[in-house]
Amino acid sequence: MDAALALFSEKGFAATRMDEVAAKAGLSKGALYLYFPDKVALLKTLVQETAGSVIGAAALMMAAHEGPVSPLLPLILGFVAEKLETSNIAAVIKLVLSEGRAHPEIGKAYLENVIGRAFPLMEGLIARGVAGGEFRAVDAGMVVRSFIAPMLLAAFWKSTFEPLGAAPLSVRALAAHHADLIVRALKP
Amino acid sequence: MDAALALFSEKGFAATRMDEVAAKAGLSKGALYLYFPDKVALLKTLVQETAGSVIGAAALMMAAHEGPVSPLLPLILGFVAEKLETSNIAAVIKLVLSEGRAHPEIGKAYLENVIGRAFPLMEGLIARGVAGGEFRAVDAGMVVRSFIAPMLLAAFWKSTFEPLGAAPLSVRALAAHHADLIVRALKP
DNA sequence: TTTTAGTGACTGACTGGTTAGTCATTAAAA
DNA sequence: TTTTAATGACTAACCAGTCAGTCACTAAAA
Repeated sequence: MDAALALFSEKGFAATRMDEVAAKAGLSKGALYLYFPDKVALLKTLVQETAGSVIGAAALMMAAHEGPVSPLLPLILGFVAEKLETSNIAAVIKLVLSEGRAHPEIGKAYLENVIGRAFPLMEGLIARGVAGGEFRAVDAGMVVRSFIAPMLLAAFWKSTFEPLGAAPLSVRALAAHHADLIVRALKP
Repeated sequence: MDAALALFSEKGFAATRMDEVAAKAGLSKGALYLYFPDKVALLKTLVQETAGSVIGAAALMMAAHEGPVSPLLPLILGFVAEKLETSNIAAVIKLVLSEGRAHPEIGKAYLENVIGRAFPLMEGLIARGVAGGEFRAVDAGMVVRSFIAPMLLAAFWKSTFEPLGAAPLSVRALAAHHADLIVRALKP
């Protein structure tokens, strides 16, 4: 699956040959078909296993938190940034956004299980801050999009532009700087 | 080229058949090869023609502006948001980010001509605001990424998730709301 | 101990369907 | 008539998925 992720992210799903995946994994193509019924199943498994792990941890983080919301925002972005830098989740995000429409089952699953869970949780958090007088009256939905968007940019920077020779981006630094901007912008 | 863009964005470059592009354009495949030497040339032309038009207008906007920077920020985001909503540039962005690594010539051209031009211009703008005492002392590079990222999110929302049934996103509203957040966050 | 039987992960040549790009030919315009 | 535009059948290559067979290893039987 690591081999497949690297190749899918580099060349695109359709342009990646099963022979290549097998070779990179140190197997023959036949052996691949002992573990995955077909090519799409490989993609699907890949996305589901990776996506599931992160959302769970982040949800836990938000649910467990009590008291003022402001200190939680840099923690959330820091957590995501760390995942982006130390795992291959950036490649998975690129894969889902790139191939999600061509493989609706995968795209819809991500929309429902990841975005559909994470966005409402974060919106609730922002709304809590507003209700408690900690934040100005803002549109929680819009704030969540503003809040999370730089992590999307970072994912593509790492998986598309850095391999092309672009200057490396410190995702952690961006996360910290951005969280600070948002917290300031939300002050009453 | 409209036909090609729609299909490349929907199914991915490698999975799109030249016959389909031709059919959608109301031509035969042979006729397509009268205008484009091969499939990659079609993709390349597509990206270059679209990308060039927007960066030029935005650069003009920034270069022409004098006086305080704050009022310019919502104008820039509003301009980009309007392009995202009324043209098919969202699909081009998706295409570049998805296929840029597999076709380095395209990816690098975008990195140099679009990102490499737009980012320094915007950084200069932020730096000007800081120098003039209009903004706090911030990292201009980080601010630019925070500033532009929601437009990237919007591009993928429109080209990947809305076709899968996700709730439509008002890019203009997001742009306005986000510009307001950033301007507030930059206040000394 | 040696032989026989069995297992299952793995291989790689093969097939059938698919598709980028070509080109001889036709149709329309000048 | 000549030139330009367009067609669509064709080819050569490619690749997902298959399957008959290999081989290292285990365990029961002799």
